[in-house]
Amino acid sequence: MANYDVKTEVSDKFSLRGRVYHKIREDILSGIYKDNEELREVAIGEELGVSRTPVREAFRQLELEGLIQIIPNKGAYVTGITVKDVQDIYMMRSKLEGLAARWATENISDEQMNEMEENIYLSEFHASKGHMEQITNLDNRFHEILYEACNSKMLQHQLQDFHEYVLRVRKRTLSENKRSAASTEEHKEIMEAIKAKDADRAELAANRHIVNAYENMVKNGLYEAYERG
Amino acid sequence: MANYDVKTEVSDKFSLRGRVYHKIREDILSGIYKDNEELREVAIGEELGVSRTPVREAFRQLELEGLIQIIPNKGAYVTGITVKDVQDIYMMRSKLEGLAARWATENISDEQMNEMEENIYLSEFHASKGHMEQITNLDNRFHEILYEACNSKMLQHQLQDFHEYVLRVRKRTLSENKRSAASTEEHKEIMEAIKAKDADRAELAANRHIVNAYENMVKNGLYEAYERG
DNA sequence: GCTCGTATAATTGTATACAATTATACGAGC
DNA sequence: GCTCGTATAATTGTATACAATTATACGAGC
Repeated sequence: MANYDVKTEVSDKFSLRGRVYHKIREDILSGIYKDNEELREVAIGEELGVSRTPVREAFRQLELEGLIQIIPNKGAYVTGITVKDVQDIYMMRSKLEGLAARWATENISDEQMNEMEENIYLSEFHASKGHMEQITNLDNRFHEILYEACNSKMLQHQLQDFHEYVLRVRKRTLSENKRSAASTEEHKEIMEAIKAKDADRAELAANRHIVNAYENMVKNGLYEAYERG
Repeated sequence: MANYDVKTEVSDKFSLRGRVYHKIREDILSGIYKDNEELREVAIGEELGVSRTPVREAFRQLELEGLIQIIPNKGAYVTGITVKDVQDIYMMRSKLEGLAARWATENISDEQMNEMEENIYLSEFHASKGHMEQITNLDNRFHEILYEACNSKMLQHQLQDFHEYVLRVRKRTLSENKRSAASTEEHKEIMEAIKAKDADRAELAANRHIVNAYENMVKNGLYEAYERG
């Protein structure tokens, strides 16, 4: 269904290295490994039942992603992700999401436009029924459509990265309070601006949507919940 | 001199893996390896006089960076970087550079402010003398100062990444035409807005600066030169 | 008791061996 | 000549051996 062709991601989750990478990544993002904790190749290998080779390859990727720091001949240390990092990413994402909305206005296909309208229609329905899981999925999908419609491999890749980083926080936010209605309303605003070919309005609406999501998160104190892991 | 503490980069250029990584990366960005070209572990290892292990680790990093795509059990293929990618990155960078200028307005230290003023003073001097190498270095350093002053590990990391991506193109642009004077003037505008604590003006000036740099590049046809590699 | 140096252990860096998978060559059958 | 299947070669995936480096233990000397 979704077109993931252009996404650059660790391509196989089924190889040992892929599994190791995703496991360690998850454990860092969820706080199981604390800040500055040293990760040892053999220990992690034994825990997952693999040799050092896939662990080392996973480490190299995590290093590039900024989740760990490797000091040559010494060790790998968790960099983690702080409250300020999350805040900064939201603000960066706000700017780039605006750019995505602008470009989507110029490049969206009829098919994508239809899916976007349908997405909002369904969101409103499920919001009225309180179907939280569907709302979360539709919310995620809305952003994916936007990223695909902007027709930029680079921007799409970047925004998907940001999205993943904050996904854990965002999911809680949506499922634990009443923001979903406001969120759908903001999606609708973005969609209508795109449909009206008003790139300026689309950009601003997308900017605001992400800032609102962030502010809502702070207001609800879920931010601190995140910090505790 | 420069504070690279927070930068997440491949930490050692002197290990075999570090050398392999930088070599392949350079060869992709400079077009020695063409789009869709298959990279073989043994061949590259032999060329550089190393075994497959460091080559594989380098591949994993290049994959995450989006420069190659690894198809499991099959091979590694160069993704390259197209003209549109460069264009998109400039526009994305424009937005984030604006954010950096905004945050720098709020967070710049006296020391950083002084270095920024000095940087512009020196740039004007070297521009009047036509010292191209110094101008290029000062130009790079101006942006580094800005990234450091914004006080955001995340934003700094991102912008440094973008900067690296387009560095090869940008260097040519600066050294082959008369943009350097205009560029310095724009840096001065950003600096003065930051000094005046005018975040809005700083952001807009930084936005425009990157867009101007891009448009100049297109105007001078250096863009196509890039495409030919 | 404290500092320092050396021996030993632990850990990372790299090469290589072997298994698993994919690509290629080539001939049988039509 | 074309298609397909099988044997062989080439390539990647992972484990492991060994070298190089760093961490730790511990005792000599003060």
